[in-house]
Amino acid sequence: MSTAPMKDTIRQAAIDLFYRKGYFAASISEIAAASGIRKASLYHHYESKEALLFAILKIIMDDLMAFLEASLAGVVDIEARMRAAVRGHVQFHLRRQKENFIANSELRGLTEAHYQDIVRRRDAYERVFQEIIGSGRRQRVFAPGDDKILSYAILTLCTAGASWFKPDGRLTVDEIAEIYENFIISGLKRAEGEAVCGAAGGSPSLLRV
Amino acid sequence: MSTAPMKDTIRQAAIDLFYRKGYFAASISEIAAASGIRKASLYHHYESKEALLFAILKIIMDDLMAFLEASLAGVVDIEARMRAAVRGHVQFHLRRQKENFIANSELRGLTEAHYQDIVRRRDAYERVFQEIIGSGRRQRVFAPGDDKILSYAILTLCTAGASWFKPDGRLTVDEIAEIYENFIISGLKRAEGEAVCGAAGGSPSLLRV
DNA sequence: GTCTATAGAGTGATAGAC
DNA sequence: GTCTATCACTCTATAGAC
Repeated sequence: MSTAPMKDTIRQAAIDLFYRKGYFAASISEIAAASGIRKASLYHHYESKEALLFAILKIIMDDLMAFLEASLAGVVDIEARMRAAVRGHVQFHLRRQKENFIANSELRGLTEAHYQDIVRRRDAYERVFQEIIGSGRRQRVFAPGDDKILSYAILTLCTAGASWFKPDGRLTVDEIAEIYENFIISGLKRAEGEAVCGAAGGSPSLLRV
Repeated sequence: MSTAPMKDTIRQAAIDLFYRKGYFAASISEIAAASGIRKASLYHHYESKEALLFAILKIIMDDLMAFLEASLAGVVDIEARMRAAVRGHVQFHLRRQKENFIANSELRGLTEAHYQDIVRRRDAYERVFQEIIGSGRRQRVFAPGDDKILSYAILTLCTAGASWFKPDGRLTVDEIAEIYENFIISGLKRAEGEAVCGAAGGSPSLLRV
């Protein structure tokens, strides 16, 4: 073991520590120690702590998009496309748990320029889902709704799985993916006898606002 | 303005800073400055930074549970109960955005004992949703499914709204609540002609694991 | 209840030897 | 490419005057 390039060793150590303690709570010394070197040596591989965070985020966002495109390749039926996209998203998030968690919680650690870079990649990814929802809606396979809000809802739903999933828990990745797939497809269609029902009704007053 | 007790002023300043920068990135000096006092004075009101975080989290969790109970009071029909619970959750999260965001992202800043305390409150809250799902399933109003996973899915879904909602955006709190309500109720029931469909199919290989 | 001053530790990052 | 040593700074928290 440990014949991997030091740059990768450091990245993996950082992924683990950023995941467990958070970006600001994890220190360069800790990351260096977990990589088997002194902190000064770490700066030979990454020019700053922020550069290390950015490297982690860029890789996971690129891999995420590549995985989605591979999951959708050759799938044309609209319901099948949505199922494939959801399944791909869930699988990727459950298997690269730590990095995905960081990508969803540590964007505040980035410089403005790097932040914009990552957000652009995330937007491009979300757009794929919005396009599937939109064309499903136009084909009348899905009920009317707001593409953006539904895409956020679907993505967060699946992403959240990554935060409680335990690899040796009672459900496998594929079982979880299937539960989500069915829930989402049912949600996008309209349940039998569904009224568009004016909701509201009185809401209790908010305490301590 | 500013006739409120200093303890509350500090808590509000901390909520704002923990939300914008994160618990570890926000400093006691900044919180004190935003409260109009020096940092040493802050320790007269809270014995540590962690105590301040815990105070924020305890209040928001208690208010959250109280709001859910008020939302469900007197509602008996199972679908109506789920709608009321979802609507209450969305309303509360959209109106107390910052504190709820902190409650969902800064639990790592707590001591072990305080962490357990907050998690217990969160579990009790989730259990209310699980009971609604479970009895809906037994009444055959909802399709078969895993109560816990579905409750996590529903809660995260709605909670996520709090992270992108803009009070002066194009949708109101009630419109968003209604979109989520419909999506969730449809998801819990089963869309017409829904097969329980063996999912899977080949999945592309994961890059760089 | 707020202040000034400071203790004591840890931070990200750099210099320069090997 | 890794090391030791250190800089300059910030952090949480405390002591004690007013």
